[in-house]
Amino acid sequence: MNRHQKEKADEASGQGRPTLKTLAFMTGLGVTTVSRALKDAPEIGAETRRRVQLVAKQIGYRPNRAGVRLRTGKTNVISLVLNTEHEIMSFVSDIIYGVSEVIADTPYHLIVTPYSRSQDPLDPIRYLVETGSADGVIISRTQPNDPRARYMLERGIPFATHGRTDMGLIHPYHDFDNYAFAAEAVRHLAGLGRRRLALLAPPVELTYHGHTLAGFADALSEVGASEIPFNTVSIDHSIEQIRMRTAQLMRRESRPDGFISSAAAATLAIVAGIEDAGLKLGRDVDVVSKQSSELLHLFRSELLVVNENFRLAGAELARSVLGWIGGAAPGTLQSLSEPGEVQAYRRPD
Amino acid sequence: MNRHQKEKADEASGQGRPTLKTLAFMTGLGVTTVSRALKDAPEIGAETRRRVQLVAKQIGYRPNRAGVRLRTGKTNVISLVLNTEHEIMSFVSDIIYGVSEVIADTPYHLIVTPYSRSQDPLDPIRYLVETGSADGVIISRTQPNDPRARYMLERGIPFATHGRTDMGLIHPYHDFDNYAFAAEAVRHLAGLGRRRLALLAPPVELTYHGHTLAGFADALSEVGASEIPFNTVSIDHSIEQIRMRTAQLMRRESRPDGFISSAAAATLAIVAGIEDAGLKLGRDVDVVSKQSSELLHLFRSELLVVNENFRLAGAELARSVLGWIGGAAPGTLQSLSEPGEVQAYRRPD
DNA sequence: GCTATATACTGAAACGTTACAGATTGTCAC
DNA sequence: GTGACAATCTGTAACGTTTCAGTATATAGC
Repeated sequence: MNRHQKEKADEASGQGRPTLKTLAFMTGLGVTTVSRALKDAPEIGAETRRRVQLVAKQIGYRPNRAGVRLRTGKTNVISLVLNTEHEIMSFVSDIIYGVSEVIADTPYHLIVTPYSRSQDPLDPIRYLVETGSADGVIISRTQPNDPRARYMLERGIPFATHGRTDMGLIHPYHDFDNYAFAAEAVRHLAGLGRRRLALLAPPVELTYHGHTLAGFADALSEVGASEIPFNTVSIDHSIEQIRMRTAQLMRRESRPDGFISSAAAATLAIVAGIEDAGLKLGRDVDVVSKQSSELLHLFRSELLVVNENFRLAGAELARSVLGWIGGAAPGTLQSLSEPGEVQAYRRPD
Repeated sequence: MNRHQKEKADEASGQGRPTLKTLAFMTGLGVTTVSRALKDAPEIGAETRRRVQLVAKQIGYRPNRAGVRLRTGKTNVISLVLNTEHEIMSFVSDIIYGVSEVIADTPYHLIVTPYSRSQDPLDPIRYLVETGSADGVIISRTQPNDPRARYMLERGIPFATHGRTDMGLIHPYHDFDNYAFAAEAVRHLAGLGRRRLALLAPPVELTYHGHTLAGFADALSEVGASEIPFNTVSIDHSIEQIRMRTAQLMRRESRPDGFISSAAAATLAIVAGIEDAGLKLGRDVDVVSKQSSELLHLFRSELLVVNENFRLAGAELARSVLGWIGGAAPGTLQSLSEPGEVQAYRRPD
C-alpha cells in the first residue's frame, strides 16, 4: 500500500457520513463499480452487486443529494406553488398531506413555493424553472388559459394542475367535478321544492367557475327552476362582504329560496346573512355547500353538504407529477373526482 | 488565445444558465475573483466588485444551489416538520405562510417533512440531521421533555420549537401564552357570574397542556370558582367524542356553567354537545374558545373568543431559526405571544 | 495460437462552488 | 536600490456523484 492509497483509506474510513468512496474502500472496489452496483447496472456481477448493497445497507449509506444534483441536474424535489392570500386554509394542509403521503417512500422532498397577490403568478414558476429547483411542479388556482401551464409546457418541465385548463393543450391534472356538484345541488334543492336558486360561485378567472356555472345552468333548465343572480361576490370575497350581500339579497322581494355555495367558509357567511335578514334556514331557504371537513353540520344541522376530499387531490396530483417525471404520457395522468351525494344531517346515535 | 482558452470561452458564452465561469469570461477575471467579488470580499478592488456585480445582475446570474451545497454543506433549506394526523388544519397553512413571508427575500427554501402517528417523531429529525438536508428545523407539538429538541441540541443543528420545553435547556421557541389565555378566560367567565367551569385542554403530552391547566387553576382560586373535571377528552379527540362527552357532562346534576376550549374545531363539538343536552349557549352556559380565524362568531354569536395568530407564530419561528443559523445566541431567540382580550360578538354595522 | 467478443471492473473528468496557497504588482521606508 | 508590505488578483483542489473511455481476464471460434 503506497502513500497515496494509504491516505485514501484513512479518509474513507473516517467517521463522517459514508460516501461512495467509503463503500469503495470497504468493499475493495472502485467508486464507479460501487455506484453502478447500487443502481443494479447489468454490467456488474450478481455477487458483487449483492455484496455492495449489503454493505451499503449495513452502514446506512445514503446518496448525497447535492452530489447527484450537481452531476445529473436531478433535484428530487417537487414544488407546490401556493398563493399565500387566496388559498383557503384547510385546503392547503390537506393537499400537503396528500402529496406527502405519496412521496413518502420516494427520494423526493416537497418544497413549498409561495407567491402573494401583488406578484405575477408566473414569477415563482419562472424562478423554479430558471434555477432548475424542482423536477416537478404542482399549481392550483388554474385558469382556462393558464400562462403558467403554457410556460411549463414550453420548457418541458413536468407539472400537474389542480383544476383543468381549456387551451387545447394536454397536461396532467386533478379536478373535482364541479359541474356535477352544481347540477346535483340544483336537483336536490328542486327535490325539496325550491325554485329560485342563487349560486355563490368561485372567482371568474378560475376554470372551475365555468364548470360550476354550466352545471348550475343545465340543471336549472332540466328541473325548470330559475336563477336569482348573485354574482357581485365570489367565494374569494371576505366573509363580511358575502354576509352583507347575502343579507341585502334576502331582504328583496325576489329573494332566492335556495343557495348553492362552492366553499365552506363562504357558507358560514351566507347563513349569517340569511339570519341577518330575519329568515330561517330550512324553512325559508335551503343551502347546499361543498365542504372539505365535516364541520358544517355542526354549524347548522339544516345545511346540506357535499364533501370534497383535498387530501385525495394532493395524492393524485403528486402521483401525476411523479408519473410524468417517470416518463408516462401526460394525457394518461388526468383524473376527475366525482362528488358524492348531497348529504343532510343525520343525528348521531 | 490558445486552444485551451478558446474552448473555455466557447463554453462560457454558451446559452445555458450562467455560472461563475460565464461571469469570469465576460469580465476577463478568474472564477475565484468573481466568486469573491459577488460576496463583497475585502481583498477585491471596489471598482472590480461593482463591475462584476453589475454584469451578474445584468445576465441574471444565480448561484447553483447544488454547487454551493456540495462545496460548503450549506443547504439553504429550512424544514418544517409536521404530524400529518394531528396537526389542526388551518393552523398548518398559516404557519407555512408565516414562515414563507420571512424567508421570501432570503435564499432559503422551505421543505415540509411529514411524519405520521405510527412513526417515532424522532424519525424525521434523524433523517434531516443524518442526511444534512436542512440548515434549520422547525418543530411543533413540543413536549416538556422533548427528545427531538434534545437530539438537535446535541448535534448542534439550529432549530426552533412551536411551544416551549421544560428540560432546563436553552433553545429558540415561539409560544402563545396559554397560561394567560386560560386565566383570562376564567376571569371573564367569572365576571359573567359563572362559577363552575370545565376546561377542554390540549393533550397531556404537550407542554402547553401544563401551561393551560396552571392558568386555569390559578385563576379559579383567584376568583373563587370551582372546576368541573372534563379530562376524559382533549382537543386531539374526534369531534364526535368531544360532542358525546360534552352532552354526557351537561346532563349531569353537577354540570358546568362555563367552558374553556383550547381549539376552535373542538368548540364546535362542545356547542353541539351542549345543545344535544337541550341547553342554551349564553343562558345556561358560556363558552370561551381560542380560534385562529374569525369564524366562531359566525357559528354562534354567543361564543366568546380569543384569537391566536399562527401566521405570526410561523414568522417568529422562521426568524428564530434564521437568527440561530446567523450566529445569534439561542437564548435571545425566544418569544411569547400574549393573548388579546376575550371578545364577545359585535354585530356588524 | 490467434483474433473476436463478452464480462467485470476501473480511473479520469466533469457538474459549480469555495478555500487554500500562491503570484504579480505597486508603494514606501531607509 | 533593496526589502518589506499591502493590495489585488489567480490556479488548483476538493466536495460526491455519474459518465466516458477504457483495461484486464476469460471464453469461444476457427
